[in-house]
Amino acid sequence: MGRAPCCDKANVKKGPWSPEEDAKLKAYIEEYGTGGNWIALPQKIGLKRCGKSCRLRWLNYLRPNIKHGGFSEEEDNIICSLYISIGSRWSIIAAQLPGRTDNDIKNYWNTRLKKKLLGRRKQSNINRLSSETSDSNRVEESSSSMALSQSALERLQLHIQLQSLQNPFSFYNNPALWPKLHPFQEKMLLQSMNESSNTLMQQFLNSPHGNGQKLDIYEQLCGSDTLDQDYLKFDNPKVDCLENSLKGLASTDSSIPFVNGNNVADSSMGVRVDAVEQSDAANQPVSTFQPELENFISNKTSGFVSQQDQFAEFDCFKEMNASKDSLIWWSNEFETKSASSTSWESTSALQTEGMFQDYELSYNM
DNA sequence: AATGTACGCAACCGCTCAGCA
DNA sequence: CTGCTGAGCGGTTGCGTACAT
Repeated sequence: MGRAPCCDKANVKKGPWSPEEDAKLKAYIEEYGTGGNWIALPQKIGLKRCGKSCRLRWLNYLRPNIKHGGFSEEEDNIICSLYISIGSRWSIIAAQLPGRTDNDIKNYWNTRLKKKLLGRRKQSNINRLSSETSDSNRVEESSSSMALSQSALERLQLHIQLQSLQNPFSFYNNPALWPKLHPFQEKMLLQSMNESSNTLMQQFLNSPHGNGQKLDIYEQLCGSDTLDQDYLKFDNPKVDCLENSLKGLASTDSSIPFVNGNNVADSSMGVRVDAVEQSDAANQPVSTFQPELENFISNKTSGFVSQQDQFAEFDCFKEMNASKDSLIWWSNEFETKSASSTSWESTSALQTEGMFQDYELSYNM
């Protein structure tokens, strides 16, 4: 049994609002307010609109002091950093940008900002993948799993880019500082949407040591120009490290299909099982960035270093120590706030200001 | 000039959550 | 405690417009 509709769909007008409808709605709300009941409102003023539609129209368009378009550089920065920190929680992001609506920010992000920062390559990959995948079940499965991983990867990529902008000499811009596994891992990050590379990764993991097969697959994945034979020497413990690292990375990314099979990564890799489990029965994507960032910090960057040495190993995280703390704090703060209130409008200016000081320290572009 | 394609934005849909009886 | 209802949210869709061929 489905849920009862909020209004009589047959007698409700849909589509763009006319100036007359706008005027009616605006005049009424400005004089009487919403009355706390959006559903009843259209009937009161003789509008053949759904209450939800009225609410949306008011909030996104008619409300006083609404700004449209013309996003400033500062607003871009705020949106980017908050997206990285908390994901697509547009209402929370909108609450930090006076005059902006969640819808506006969401559209702006999807149509411009994301492209500006990430480019279009990945999107075209996704489209290609979707069109090439004929099996409908596979499409459904891959798209649902990608919903999480794409968001995570986007945020990860943005995080890297912001870090690069903040400090051009930092880890990410300095190949000399990269761990040995970086070409492989980076390749996987960039190509994790690509089925063929997933297959190759699976083949790599399944192939036996020492017969050259691993070498071939590695070459296909990374290209011979990046090949470091030292990784793949028979009995070289680095091969195991490579495998473990691959498994660890894969296990945190549901877009890599073999994670869901029997070839599950060693639990000692610290996989994000908890976060996945927290994703509720309705398949809500995991939207908190903190576990992903933590995982990235503790797993995805790990090459040949022990867990305890990982932070020390990467300059970027030395630089970022404060940032990371801020992010964790931010994330917790957001969780608390969003749990107790649907809006941050009640947040004191002082607190907000303090938070942005923190945040600006971390991500000033 | 005509047609096709890409893009941006407004609006809708369906879900979850919170408040209330 | 439970079920119902409305509010709010994020994802998606559809349409108008700009741009390319």
